[in-house]
Amino acid sequence: MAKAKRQFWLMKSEPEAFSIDHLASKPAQVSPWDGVRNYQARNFMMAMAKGDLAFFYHSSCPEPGIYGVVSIAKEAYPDFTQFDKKSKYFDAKSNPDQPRWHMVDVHLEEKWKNPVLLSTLREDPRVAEMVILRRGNRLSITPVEEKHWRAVLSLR
DNA sequence: GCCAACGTTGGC
DNA sequence: GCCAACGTTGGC
Repeated sequence: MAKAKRQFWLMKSEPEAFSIDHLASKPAQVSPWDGVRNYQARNFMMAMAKGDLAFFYHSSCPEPGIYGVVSIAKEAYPDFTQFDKKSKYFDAKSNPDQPRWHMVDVHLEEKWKNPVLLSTLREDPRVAEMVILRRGNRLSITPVEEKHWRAVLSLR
């Protein structure tokens, strides 16, 4: 059985909700990536394999951009916050026998000294086709092509 | 199945 | 705070 090729992703979060520093402060620097409530984003998470790598993107903040790299530490499993009535991610329509929302665990690999800001990405024609840069894109989880992954790394 | 209304996202 | 873009909902 051939080993599946490693996939690359981008995961977006508002730093006020969950930042790369929050992740850095967790035991073993591992945390569930909870609260995804969009089917397309969920489907991408369910396609993730342990060991895949993802950019950690901060949105809705003074300097939106990529702040580091995480790895997938645990593959998709039901997001417990959907059943927690006190959580803002509670979903009354989700059935515990068939959970609607899933999450993965991420492990902090690198927090960059110099983040690659959105303004920088927009100036580089090599990454112009990245999903995150496309007009109107709002998906919180997107796949990243390997050539784009390498281009971003070169901008650190 | 269509589509208007509404809510959310996210850069600026 | 503004507003364009998009996803979801619900009436028909």
